[in-house]
Amino acid sequence: MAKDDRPVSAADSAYLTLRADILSGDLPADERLTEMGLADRLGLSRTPVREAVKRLLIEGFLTRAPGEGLRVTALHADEVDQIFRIRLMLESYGARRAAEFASDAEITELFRLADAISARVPARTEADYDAMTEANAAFHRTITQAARSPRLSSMLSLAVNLGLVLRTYRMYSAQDMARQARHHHDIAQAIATRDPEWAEAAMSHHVLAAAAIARARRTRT
Amino acid sequence: MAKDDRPVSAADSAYLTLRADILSGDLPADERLTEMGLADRLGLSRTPVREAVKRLLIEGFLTRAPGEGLRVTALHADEVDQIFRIRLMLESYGARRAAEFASDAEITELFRLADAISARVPARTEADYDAMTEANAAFHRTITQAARSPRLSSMLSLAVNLGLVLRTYRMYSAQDMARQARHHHDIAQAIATRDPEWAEAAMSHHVLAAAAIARARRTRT
DNA sequence: GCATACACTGATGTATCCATTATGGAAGGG
DNA sequence: CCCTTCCATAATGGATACATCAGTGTATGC
Repeated sequence: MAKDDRPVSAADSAYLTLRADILSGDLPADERLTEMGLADRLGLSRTPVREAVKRLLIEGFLTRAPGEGLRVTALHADEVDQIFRIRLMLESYGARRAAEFASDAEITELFRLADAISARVPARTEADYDAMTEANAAFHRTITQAARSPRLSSMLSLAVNLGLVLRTYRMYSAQDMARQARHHHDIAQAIATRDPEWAEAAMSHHVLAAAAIARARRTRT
Repeated sequence: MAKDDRPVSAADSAYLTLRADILSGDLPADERLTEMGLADRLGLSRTPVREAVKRLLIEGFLTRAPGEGLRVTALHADEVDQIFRIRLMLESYGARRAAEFASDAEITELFRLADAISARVPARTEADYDAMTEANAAFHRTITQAARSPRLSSMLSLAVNLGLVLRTYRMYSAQDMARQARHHHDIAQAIATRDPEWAEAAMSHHVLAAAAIARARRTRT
């Protein structure tokens, strides 16, 4: 799949569509799914759908249990905490490594993206939200790449994908948005200074704040 | 696939066989592979092989680059360190959670497995090595399960699979084996005591020691 | 009336076929 | 002599057809 998530194959598009449908709640967690049904829904044959389903199973978005069939995984509160905890560990470590290995071009890019995010705060239009989400993803992706560890990258993308449920800025208050946006500048600065400790701490701080927002939202509802 | 890694489908067996061939060096890293070629080699059609290859690509055992074709991923020294580092984070956290959530049955099982491993030290026969490897895998798997986080489990199994290259006890000296075996008792004790800090530290210690052995082997050769 | 066995239905797993794309080589022109 | 372009071939992605397995329901026998 292309790095920018533009689907280039039917299997990719099936994967992205299904994931989006799961995250949006379009595919409810209590529904029993079949590969054939999904293939019909997407207008594809079973082959690419099977690939997508397999990947979603590996990533934990779907569950296949004997006697239960194929279902969307129900995310319990504790699981959400676990996902953030894992993301915390991996992403903080990634920031630490980025401070050691980032190229000048990557650092420039980080500042540019941090600015792009801040420019949209507070978001008002759909376009604002989309731009923020996109720039935010690019920011974190750039750091991960700068960490120079393919394994870390793939593990992180897994963890982050899982956390997608919670990463929509639409749930953020203006205050939350402003704070998270500021963090990006801090992180970029820490990496630019080549200070691994600082970068790690800044990223920890950032992720934990996001986790707190998610938790608050959960307990509120 | 069955939890005990017994293949129940052709796709599973293709996955396990290919992974074993990669780890054993039977499929060298500089060779150019094709799905058809692998299918012939395994006596299967392309379909299950395709699934296996896709999974191995996701897990990082294989690489598919434009202009390069399909190849076994070459593990560089630094990458090995990265894998251990990731495993360190995840597995230590798993041990911490296990200390909080393990059932009495699981704790009993941990002690049993720790004994089973120690009983084979120092390993002399192939059967000894196999039994140790199996018991060791079961030990870590039990802890992961006790951590009560499906996400952590799946991420860890990925990291551990990647580390498989280095986990063969055949490379361990008698001294190394004895030390690693003792660690298992320590870890089990820490979890039984319900002390998360201790469990985490014990596991960190254990993984770092394993990493050191792997590193020593690398620099020696 | 209950239990067991058999059959039917539907879902997943596997194989083969077809289409599209990419790659390597050869030939021709600059 | 090297570079470029086009063609042939092979590899991958997608579709469909087929087999196998599991689950469920019904019927029959005890």
